[in-house]
Amino acid sequence: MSDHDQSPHLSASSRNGNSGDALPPVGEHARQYETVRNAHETELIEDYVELIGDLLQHRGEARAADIATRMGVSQATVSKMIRRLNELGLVTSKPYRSLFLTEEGQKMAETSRARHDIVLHFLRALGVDDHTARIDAEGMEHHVSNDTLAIMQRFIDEHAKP
Amino acid sequence: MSDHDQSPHLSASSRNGNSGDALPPVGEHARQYETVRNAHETELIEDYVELIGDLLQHRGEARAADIATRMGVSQATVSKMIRRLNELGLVTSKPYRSLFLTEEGQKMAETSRARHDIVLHFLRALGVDDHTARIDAEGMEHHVSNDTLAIMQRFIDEHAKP
DNA sequence: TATCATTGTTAGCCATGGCTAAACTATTTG
DNA sequence: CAAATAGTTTAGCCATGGCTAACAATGATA
Repeated sequence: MSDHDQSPHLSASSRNGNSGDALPPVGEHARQYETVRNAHETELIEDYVELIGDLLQHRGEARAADIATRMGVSQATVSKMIRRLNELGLVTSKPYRSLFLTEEGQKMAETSRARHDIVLHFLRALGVDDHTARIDAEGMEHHVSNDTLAIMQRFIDEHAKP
Repeated sequence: MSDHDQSPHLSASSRNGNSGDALPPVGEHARQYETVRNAHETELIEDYVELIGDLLQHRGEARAADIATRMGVSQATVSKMIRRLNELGLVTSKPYRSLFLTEEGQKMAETSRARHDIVLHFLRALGVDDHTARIDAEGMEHHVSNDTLAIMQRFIDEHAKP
């Protein structure tokens, strides 16, 4: 046994005392981890799509070599990944040609970019220096819910320079 | 070619206009992604260690079955993972017995817990509801730098109920 | 045009982190 | 104490996301 109590007492949170918030109820706890695992499955995909969108926008084309350099991985890895993106219907690609995003890919790129921007601007508004903000935003963006994102946006608006 | 310009112009940021922050310089961009990849390698480990620490503290013991239930994965997965934690010198375990953390494991558990708590309390202080805050914190905690963490802590202090 | 550097692809390797099924140990209970 | 149940481990499968090395296509340039 040992875990079939359902931890009924998670009430007294919200204290900052940093001490021991009780363990969340089992089911909820499991769902938290599951959410993170799911995010991991999509986040690389989103990163690629977002980067491809950025390259298309800022450079007019997205070549595998550029992606490899910017992501810091080998071309082989990128090539493999592009096949997956293709199968997922996110990009179209003729061999040895620049990539393009499908409609769905574009939607994903926009969404990702928007999330990314909000998180980045939020961190800067919070007082985080630009360099750190960029790094943290890259990691955080896939784990921020829409609710939190909305709150971040509000925070940015309130703290924006006039 | 196509990417050997080093994007010298990232200066004009900080505007919230949400439009197109130019691409970061290649090297820096690659380092951002690398940081995220590295974080991914450690984050599962940290989650396990943190959870084991929590179970030890709140339950007095950490059994594989509990971990499996709370993480929402199979016991086999946990068993395999425990072997890794063992090899990494983070836990000690005699077969078919409860786990314990090594000194190093305890240090990691404490650090992880502290990060987690700061992120969680920060989100709540920001106005995110408890349930969402828990989920987001679980995903975010591994991607928040010490600098940002310090700023979050300051924010919490400033917004704490008296 | 022939050559060569750049770029892209393929094949095949590895580690990680899931899973199920089966085997084994420990504990509880009849 | 034997049998049943609960918990743990092992074996072996799969997908993902890295890598290197070898090969193929493209496109510039001599």
